[in-house]
Amino acid sequence: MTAISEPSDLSRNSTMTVACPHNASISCTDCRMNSLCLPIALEYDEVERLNEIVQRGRPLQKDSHVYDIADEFSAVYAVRSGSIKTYSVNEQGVIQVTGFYLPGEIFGMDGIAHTHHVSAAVAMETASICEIPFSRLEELSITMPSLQRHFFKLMSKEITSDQQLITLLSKNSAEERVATLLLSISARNAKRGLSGIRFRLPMSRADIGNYLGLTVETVSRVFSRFQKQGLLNVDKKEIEVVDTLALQELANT
Amino acid sequence: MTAISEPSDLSRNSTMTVACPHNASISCTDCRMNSLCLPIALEYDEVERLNEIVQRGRPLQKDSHVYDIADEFSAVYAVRSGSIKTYSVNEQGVIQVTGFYLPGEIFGMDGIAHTHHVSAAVAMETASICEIPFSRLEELSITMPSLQRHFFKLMSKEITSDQQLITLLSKNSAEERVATLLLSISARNAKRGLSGIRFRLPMSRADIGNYLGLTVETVSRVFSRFQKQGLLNVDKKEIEVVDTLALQELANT
DNA sequence: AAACCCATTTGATACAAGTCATTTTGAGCA
DNA sequence: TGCTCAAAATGACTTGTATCAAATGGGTTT
Repeated sequence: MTAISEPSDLSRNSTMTVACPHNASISCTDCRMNSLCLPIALEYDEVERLNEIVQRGRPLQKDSHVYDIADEFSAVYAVRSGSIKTYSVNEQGVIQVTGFYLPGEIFGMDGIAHTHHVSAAVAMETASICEIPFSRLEELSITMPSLQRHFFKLMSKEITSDQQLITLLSKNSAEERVATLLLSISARNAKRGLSGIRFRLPMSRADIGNYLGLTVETVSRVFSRFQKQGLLNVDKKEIEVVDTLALQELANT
Repeated sequence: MTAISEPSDLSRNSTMTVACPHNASISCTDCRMNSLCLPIALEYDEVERLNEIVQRGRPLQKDSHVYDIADEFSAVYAVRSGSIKTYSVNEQGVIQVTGFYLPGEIFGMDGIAHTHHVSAAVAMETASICEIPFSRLEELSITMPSLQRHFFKLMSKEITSDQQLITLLSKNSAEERVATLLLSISARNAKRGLSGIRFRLPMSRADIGNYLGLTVETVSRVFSRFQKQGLLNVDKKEIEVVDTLALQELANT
């Protein structure tokens, strides 16, 4: 493990329940992600009620599914540790990676419109997640307007972030797309109290390419070019952002 | 006006309130779109309560805004007649058309996450819309679980349709993108009881190109090619689908 | 430590779509 | 009837990214 590793790997041998993010018994109240996750809009006693419906399972191994396409839809999920990717498969079997989710982020909301999932979610590395049964969430929302509102907002945010991706795919070059993704990961790491400068990408080059509408080769070439231009230091999945400003200018072109 | 005109132009001189889709005083109960729109999931008396909060304005002229970027968010909207396009503008001023909305369809949901709109909506032709104040809708949802559920579903559908567009932009060629859009418009017209074979595109070639991540020239060339190959008859915005099957095969490639 | 696997990188070439320039078409209007 | 203007179509040329092919390198198994 390098110095840029995920926090989830640092406290593995701790005996304190609260300190271990893979621990299944931690409550929403004590979860270190609660400032990023569903509880953010809630009062203390409301968090307690939310906590009661949240189900926490054992950690997921890399490449194992949270849910698969055509599974019955029953819940939405929050990442507690590790990272998740979601993807859809169209009629012709073409896979589209639709999102990368880091601790504190919610996924699985596309299933709400249907009785069954139209996408799949898999762990990109060892991960633990919270499952929030949707029918219970609906009931709770009715007695807790702030939760209903927050959940509306979450879905709306998903819509606007999808639309940003649409613009990225529709209007930007390969370099601009990669720069934008790197800055997004960087910012989300920073939000979680980690470094936005040095971090480990949880996903493969193939995943990045699929997500950004590029081939693996193009993604690899862009990384090499960025390194050559002194914007990044790249060592496989370890990234060090050297020239944030230049990267931002690229992303904003 | 040709034979392929919108129904909104056919009944203009009718004296019956119910028959004129531009008429502002029509209720949800009587609206011919209610089987496609919000009331679909509701009981009769629930539709009445929804009807009470819906505000109907005078018809909008072509190119006039329903809302503009940075306008305060206060409502979501349903198209009653005509057609609406939505677009966003990023920091660099790049415009991305994010959707085309036909009668019975709901738009404006991306504003929920923010206090102000992050996109704009304009009429592509004379249109009338229903405004549904969001705070009233939230209140109503709390006492009407079927409405809450339906609205969750609507937002989730918006997410999945955005993700389909992401796949289209990320994985498909110019011809495949155009074919897919044409079939989408066709299917939505058919759903509204109009012809899925002969119809008028409400949007310009530039709008189509912007939406699909293509230049105007490419869109124009694809239309010409489709015509030459006997898939379509194109006369400016009037479209006749000649070979639906071939078009579907293209879209599903 | 050899053998293998798989992700990643790098290079050479092809092609789909973009860019730039020009023409055609049609609608609105004097 | 002809003028103006914008949308759309067409043609010639360029280019960014895909494709195909091969090399590199790290990790795991035997």
